[in-house]
Amino acid sequence: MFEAVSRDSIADQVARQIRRLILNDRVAPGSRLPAERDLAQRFGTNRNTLREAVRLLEEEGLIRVRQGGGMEVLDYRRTGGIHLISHYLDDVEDPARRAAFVIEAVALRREAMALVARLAAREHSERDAEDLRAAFAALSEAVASGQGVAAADIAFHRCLGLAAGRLVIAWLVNTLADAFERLVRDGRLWVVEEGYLDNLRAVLEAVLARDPDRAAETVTRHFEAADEALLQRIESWTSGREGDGAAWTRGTNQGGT
Amino acid sequence: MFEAVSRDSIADQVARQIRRLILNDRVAPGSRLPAERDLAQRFGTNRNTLREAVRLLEEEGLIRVRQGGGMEVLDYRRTGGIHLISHYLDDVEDPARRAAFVIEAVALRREAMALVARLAAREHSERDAEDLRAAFAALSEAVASGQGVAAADIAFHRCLGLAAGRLVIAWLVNTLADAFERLVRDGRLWVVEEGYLDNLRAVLEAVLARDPDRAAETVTRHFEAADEALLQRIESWTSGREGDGAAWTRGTNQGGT
DNA sequence: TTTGTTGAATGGTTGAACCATTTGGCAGGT
DNA sequence: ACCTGCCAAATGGTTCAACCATTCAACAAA
Repeated sequence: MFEAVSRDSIADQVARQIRRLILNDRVAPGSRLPAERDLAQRFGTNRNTLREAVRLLEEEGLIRVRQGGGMEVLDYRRTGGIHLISHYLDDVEDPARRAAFVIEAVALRREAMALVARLAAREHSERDAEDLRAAFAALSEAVASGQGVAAADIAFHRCLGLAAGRLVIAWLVNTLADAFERLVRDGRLWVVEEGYLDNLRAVLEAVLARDPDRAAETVTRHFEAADEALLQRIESWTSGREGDGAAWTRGTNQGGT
Repeated sequence: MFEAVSRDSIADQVARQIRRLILNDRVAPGSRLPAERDLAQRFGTNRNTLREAVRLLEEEGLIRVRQGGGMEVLDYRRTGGIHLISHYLDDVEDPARRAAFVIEAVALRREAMALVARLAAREHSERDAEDLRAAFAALSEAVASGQGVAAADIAFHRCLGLAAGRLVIAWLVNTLADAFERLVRDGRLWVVEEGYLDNLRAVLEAVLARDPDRAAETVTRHFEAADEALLQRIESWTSGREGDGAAWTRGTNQGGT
């Protein structure tokens, strides 16, 4: 019913503002950001806090910082990492670009989760099996009560990632899950296909039966249906009702001092 | 011949030390790190610099920071993102775990690049085609001269990622490329399979011919051969010559004050 | 033209102070 | 014995004011 409030730190807010400038192509790659002292003043904060924001942007591969040489904006297409996926969903403003990106993201998720399911079927331990059963049970309950379905869905997929028994796979699933968690937040974009629970039950059973091919197949079938439903929803938002598009555009901003 | 020296900032060095504690399981998930003031003193630095390090670790999903509530170590298996892949290769110390992880990583690379090649074959623009040709030419030259082969190889694959025409794919390739770039650095782990250049030429031609299936197939063939050669190399390092294992263990550390 | 010098701009680091939140203990009431 | 409310310590968040190290461009000297 209720959900925790979030308080973004000043550094996070500053980082987001600069990140948006970059991801929305409002600053050209190769150009330089104003000096730290200057930027801190413009944002109404101090250098140390600003530098925390700069650190984040540097780690994200959006800018390059050289002592004495200023801060250069990089071309995020060439230097960005996959973890930008979650920020992109929050920070890109053009609805068309956002829609196109969601389509890309679900396609990647489909391919990745097929691989994950195949590995999970082959590699899962008895402990993983229990976790998966528990996650599915929680999901069923969520569907029955109609509350927290999205969260339970993502938790189930995270569990599948762990069951694959490989660190890189678990991390890949985490990255994708984080991204879709943001997309789902506030019910901005969450649809359930016809026969959703049955599809996921088929996945669970294939994995538990240690049948890699069937696991991959069932996951693919699930996501093909889910993605189709999702894309229809996007279609109706981007073409049809303009007024309803508000849910599609970000709402929150930095809180005042 | 020569390569640029790197000067890690203090914050980077601090972050790495803490990251190593976590990734090598020397601090338990759920435990708390010492207070910022305390940590800063132990590292012989100040709070502001330490906080930059903390920011990085937080963004990497390794710790959780709450005002007034201390810094909690998270379970990196459950909260880490895929970008940790490059840090892991640098920071994990147990040779067995490192070897196992490399095997995981190359398997993921193989699957991912097959998808990338398929998309690149379908989606690449004329501009992408030119870039790919140029990248392959540079690679051929590097092979001929025997210098900078690893860098040219990675550049070629990055180029392939851009040719797929999807941001999320380019980012995925970037993340993988960053990781393998670190692995290759200082020649720590770089092998070329029999018929390397021919294999990649086959990839290039399949992509340019807009033949997705053949592109995926040739990429898979290339990596199967390359990975086999790589794994043999790892085998010989981990089992056979112990003395030579030095190249397999990290060498650099934080520089003195 | 090339090379060396120098000073301004800019990021890197430091120390101290104060604000905001969390946490746990303590006093009082029930 | 248990709950409630309050307070103080611990701890992260923010700010300010310096000073150090590197880069870069302008300029002088060879």
